[in-house]
Amino acid sequence: MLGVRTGLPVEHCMPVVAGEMDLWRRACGRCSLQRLCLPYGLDGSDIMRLEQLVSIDNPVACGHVVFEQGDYLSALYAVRSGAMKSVIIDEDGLEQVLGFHYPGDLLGLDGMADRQHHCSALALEHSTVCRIPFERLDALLDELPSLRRQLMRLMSQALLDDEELLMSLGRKSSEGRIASLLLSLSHRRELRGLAATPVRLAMKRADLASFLRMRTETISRVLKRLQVDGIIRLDKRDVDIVDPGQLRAWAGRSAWLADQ
Amino acid sequence: MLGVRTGLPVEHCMPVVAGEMDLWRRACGRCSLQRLCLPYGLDGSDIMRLEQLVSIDNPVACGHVVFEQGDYLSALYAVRSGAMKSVIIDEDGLEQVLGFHYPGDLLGLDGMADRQHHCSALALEHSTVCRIPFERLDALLDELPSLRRQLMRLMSQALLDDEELLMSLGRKSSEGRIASLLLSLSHRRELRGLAATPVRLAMKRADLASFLRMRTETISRVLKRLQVDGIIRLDKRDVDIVDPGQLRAWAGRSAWLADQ
DNA sequence: CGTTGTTTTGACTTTATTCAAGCATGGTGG
DNA sequence: CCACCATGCTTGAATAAAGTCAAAACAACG
Repeated sequence: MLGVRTGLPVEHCMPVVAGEMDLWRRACGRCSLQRLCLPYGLDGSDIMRLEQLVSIDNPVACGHVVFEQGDYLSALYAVRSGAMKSVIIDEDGLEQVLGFHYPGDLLGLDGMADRQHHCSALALEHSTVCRIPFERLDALLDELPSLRRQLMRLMSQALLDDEELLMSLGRKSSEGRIASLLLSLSHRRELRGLAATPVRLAMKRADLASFLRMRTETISRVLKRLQVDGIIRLDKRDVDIVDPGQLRAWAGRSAWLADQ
Repeated sequence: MLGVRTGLPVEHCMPVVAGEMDLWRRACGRCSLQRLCLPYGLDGSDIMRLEQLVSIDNPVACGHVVFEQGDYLSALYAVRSGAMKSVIIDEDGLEQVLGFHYPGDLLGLDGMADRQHHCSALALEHSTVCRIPFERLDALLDELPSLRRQLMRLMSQALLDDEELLMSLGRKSSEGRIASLLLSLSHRRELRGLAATPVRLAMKRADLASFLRMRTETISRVLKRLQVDGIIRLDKRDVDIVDPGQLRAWAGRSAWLADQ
C-alpha cells in the first residue's frame, strides 16, 4: 500500500509494513528499521508508547524540505524511505552539504540545544519521514529509560560519524575521499539489508563535491580514474564496486605523511 | 589552595573554589564553570546528587593522557583547568587532531554508543579534570530530568560544533581556517570570562596543522601573513588579535564560489 | 524537439605541499 | 655556567595536486 503510494522502487520501501488500514500510529513496532532507529532496545509496551507520538508525514518530493535552517525545532524526523541531504546556507548564500541520510537516520539532533534547526533537510528523491514531536518525546524520555538510552546512543553515534568524516577529509587525497564515501554508502546499504554493491548516488555531483570539499569537475575526473583502473563501474549515478579491496586501499591510504 | 597545588597561572584556575578542605565532593555547586558544564540548569539538591559522583582526578602533566582510544569507557571527563586535545591514531600510526578542549568541556561523549573511547584525550599543558563515572551517571540521568536535558543539550552542542568545523574546513582558504580557529579560541575565552584578545596557543604548530588539515609550514606562513597585514601580533605562542574585524572578514570569506 | 540542468572534458592557473636547510629555544649533563 | 642536543618553528625554491574557466556533450522534461 505505502509502497504503491510512494511509487518507489522496492529498495526504497524498506520500512513498509503491509496489512491494516491505520498502521500510521503503530509503525515503529513493525518497522524493519527498528534496530537503526529510536525503537531499538525498547520492549513491546514501550514501543507502543513511542508509536503514539510518531506520525508519518506526507511524502516529500525531490528537492523539497522537511525543515529549514532557522526553523523552530518542533519535532525530530526519521527518514523512512528515500534519501535526504542536510545543508547549511552561509551568509553569502553558499550551500554546504553536511551529510546524506538514509532510512532509519534521525534528523534534527543538532538543534536540540537551542530548539532551533541549524541546517535544512531536503529530499534527494521522493521520500517519506516519520515526525516525532519534540515536546512529547522530551516528556517520554523521562519515563522510558531505554528510550533515553537509545537516543543518547544515536547522538553519540552521530558524533562518531562526524569524527570519521573529519578523519577522511583530513587525511585523504581526492581519490581517497571518494573511495571512503562509496564504501560508506555501500556499508549503509548492508546495514539496511541490501546488497553492498550497486550503489545508487541519489545526489548530484555538485552535492558530492560540496560534501567532500572538492569541485564537481574533480569528482568527475576521480570517478573516471577509478573506473579506468577497474575499481568501479560507473553508469550515470549507479556505481558498481568491482574491486572493494582496492577501494578500501585507496580509502585507507593517507595522502600525507605524519609530521609529529 | 588548588591554585597553589596546580601551580598554574591565574587564568587556568577558573574552577577553583577557595576555602574548605574537602571541597572535592562539593565542587560542582561552586564551580565557576557550571553554566558550561553538566550542572547547568540543576537546582541545589540535584547538584548535590551530581557532586556525589564527580571526583577530581590527579593533575595531568603536559603530554599525558586522560583516556586512550580503545579504552573501555568507564567515565566521562570534564576539563577543569588547563587545555587538552583529542586525537585519533589511524592504522598507519598517524595522528589526527579532532579538537581542542578547555575548562568546562566534556570529554568522551563519542564513546557512549558502544562504551568505548574512540579517541585519546591528552593534556597540552598541566591540567586537571573531573571524573564522572559513567554507570552512576547513567543511573542518575533517569532520576534527574534536568540533568538528562543538560547532557543532551551538551551532546547536541557538540554536534553543532562539529558542523561548524566542517563548514570552515569546507569553504575557507588557509588564512580563513586559521582566522576561524583564532576567533573560536578567542570566543571560548570570553565564554569563560576572560579577555578576548591575547590568545595563548597551548598546542604546537603540528597540532594546529593536523586539526586544520594543513602542514606546519603553511601554518607558519599564514600566521606570518596575518601579522604582516597587521591583523594579529604574534609572539611565539601568544597571539594578540589586533584587528578582529578583518579577522572575521577572513573567516567569513569563502575561498570558493558557489556551484550552481 | 527544443530548453534546461547536469556532467564531462580540456587547457591553464593557483595554491598548498614537498623537500631541504637554517634558526630559536629549552633542558641536560659535563 | 656553558656547550650540546633535541625539539619546535621558520624560510625558500621547486613541484604536484586540485581549482578555474570555457565549452561541449549528454540527459531529462515538458
